[in-house]
Amino acid sequence: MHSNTPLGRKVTVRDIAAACGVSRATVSLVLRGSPLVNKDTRARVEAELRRQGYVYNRAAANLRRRTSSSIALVVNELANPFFAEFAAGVDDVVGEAGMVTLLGSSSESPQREQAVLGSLIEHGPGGIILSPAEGSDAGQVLAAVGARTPLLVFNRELSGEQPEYAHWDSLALDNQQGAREATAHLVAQGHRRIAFFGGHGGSSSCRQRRAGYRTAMQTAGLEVLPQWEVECLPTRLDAARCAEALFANGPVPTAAVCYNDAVALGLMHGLAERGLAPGREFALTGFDDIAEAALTTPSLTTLAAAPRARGRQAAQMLLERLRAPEAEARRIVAPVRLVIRASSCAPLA
Amino acid sequence: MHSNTPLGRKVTVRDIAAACGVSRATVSLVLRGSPLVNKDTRARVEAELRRQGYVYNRAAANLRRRTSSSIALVVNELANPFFAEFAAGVDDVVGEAGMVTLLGSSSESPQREQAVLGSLIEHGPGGIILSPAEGSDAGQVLAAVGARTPLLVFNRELSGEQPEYAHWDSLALDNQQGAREATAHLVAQGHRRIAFFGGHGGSSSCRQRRAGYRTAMQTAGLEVLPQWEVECLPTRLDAARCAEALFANGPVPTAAVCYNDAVALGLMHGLAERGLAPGREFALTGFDDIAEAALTTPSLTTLAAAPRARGRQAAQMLLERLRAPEAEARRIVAPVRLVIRASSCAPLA
DNA sequence: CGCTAGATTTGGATCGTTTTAAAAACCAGG
DNA sequence: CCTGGTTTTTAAAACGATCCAAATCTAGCG
Repeated sequence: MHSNTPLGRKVTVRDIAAACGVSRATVSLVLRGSPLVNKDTRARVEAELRRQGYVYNRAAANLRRRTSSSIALVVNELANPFFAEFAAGVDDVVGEAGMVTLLGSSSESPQREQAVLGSLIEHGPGGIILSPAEGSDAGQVLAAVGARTPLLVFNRELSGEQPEYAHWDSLALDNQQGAREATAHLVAQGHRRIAFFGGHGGSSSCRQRRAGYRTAMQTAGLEVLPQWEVECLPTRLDAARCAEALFANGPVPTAAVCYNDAVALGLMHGLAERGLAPGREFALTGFDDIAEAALTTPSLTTLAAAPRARGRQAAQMLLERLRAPEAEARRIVAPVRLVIRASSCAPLA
Repeated sequence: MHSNTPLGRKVTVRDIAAACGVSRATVSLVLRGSPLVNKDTRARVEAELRRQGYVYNRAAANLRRRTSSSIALVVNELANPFFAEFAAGVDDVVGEAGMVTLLGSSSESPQREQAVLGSLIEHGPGGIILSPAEGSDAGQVLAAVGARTPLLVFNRELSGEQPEYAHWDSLALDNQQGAREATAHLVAQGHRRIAFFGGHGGSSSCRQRRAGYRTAMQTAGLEVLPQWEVECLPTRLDAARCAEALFANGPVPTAAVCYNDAVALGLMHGLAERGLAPGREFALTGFDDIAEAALTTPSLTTLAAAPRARGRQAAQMLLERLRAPEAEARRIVAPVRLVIRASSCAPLA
């Protein structure tokens, strides 16, 4: 393969052209498979390309053609399996399109998000997929991204005023409908006192899920007591810690709709520590359907968001946008699917 | 901020220069903070940069300077939390260095790995971090990467002949030592009949862990029966399925060193189904220390590999290599830490 | 053999930035 | 006003690939 350039300079179209006795333009035509070039010439050039171990310099080509061959992905926390799956989905589609993913992580901090966006944008991505950090401001983000790079916002809403002129695509989960279904399912199981457990009012997804819960309760003619809406960090540890808040005072719930799976698993742990058997003496549901949900005991009833599929979808939307820059902005809300497992038992009494 | 370029062309140093009545060279000097330029001129230019919403074109700069501002990361499966953490660590350090991460995923297929490497290399990364797919061949990888881009291999060894001229850095986990410690710990707890459970002989990490297990058994003067080395896919499901193989014939083990945490959790499940209480009637250890390990019941004794720290380390190693391209190749084996929890109980009798 | 249509090939400018060597501007001292 | 030494500024040539218009080549035809 790549022969005798162990230390020499990088091999360019110029070298190939010289070796073949043709012009750089011809080599360029061969590279992009133009039908203009003669069969023999093409063969000769291709052989030489292999012989010298030529590697295409996409940056140079992009510069000249004023195109891009990358998509930037900025995610609030890559280590979170949900976003890792999402990123994997994005990268699948981006890769299939012959482009490359530029990765950035904001660690849930709007400041870092700004810095990361600024750095990525200098590399001239064709578009940006952003899963905003909590509290990330629309104006700031748009200023960093600029007007010429299409933006797709995933999962959360940007806070702050939404400048009317700026239009970006968005892909979100149907949080409200999901929480509504989970609540309705628990109601159907016979529960009357149902709590909403976990999450943080600052995040749009939590507000939406809580809204879905309330709607469903109202539809069922059930009351929501204030002490049934417990806030906690969206981590297992904090959820376990906050479990007792559910039983502090007043009529105790027999079931809970949890903000997400991590919280639900934490709550299970907390319940077990209080001597309450989750899935038998207390029913609960999660949100996300992480890998673990099917494997815990009891297995967890939850809402599948299919993060990998969402990643693929987000990338596809952005690629379509690149093809039609002037098309109307799209706001897609992806449905979630209720997966019924063992944790959402009927009440004992 | 960026004012009146809603549809116009991209703004370049040329535009700034024209607006300020200076040459492009001067603007360039301002951009990179050269001390050569006069205070007033600098201020004037910087104001104009802001006014026009200039964004630096790093690709063009890299072309001219023959430098790179990116690191490619190719991982066998991003959706795996271990690698997601690793990727997050890499991106942290890469970002701190003002560079950007190019992401690629091989989905554990050497063919896709080749394709991904080929695509990434065209974008001219300064270096590549590769966690090889199983069965990925050294010669092929080196051909794809080329001789001029430093390579760091993480976690697994490349199979096939190792060309002597090619030297790359590597960062691996101390699989052997880890398995040895886990085994020794079980021995110290009083176990005599200890199995090695799960994993697949094709992977170098499995072979190494098994070797550590054997060494420790030998050191303790204990025998290893062939039916105590059970192979299975490194997934929970398959591990649960294979649990019974441990009890098929001959003297049954009272403890098992598992290939990794997923396998250990699967085995727990399988044991429970046979009516054996893991952590009381049967002891076991894992490997990786995934988030779940601390939260299952019983909590899992395991070897912490600190994937995020490994990611940071890998990126640091590669950045150092960029600074000293001619330095001797480094092979670092990172220690793992035994985390003792409830699953590694003493034997009953 | 001249001429033309069609097939191939090519010189040179260009993308946006950096660099180098040299020009210009400035300043103080004579 | 000139000289020599600092600062500042700049023209023009890169980097590697592409594109356009124009040049060259080929074969066919009268």
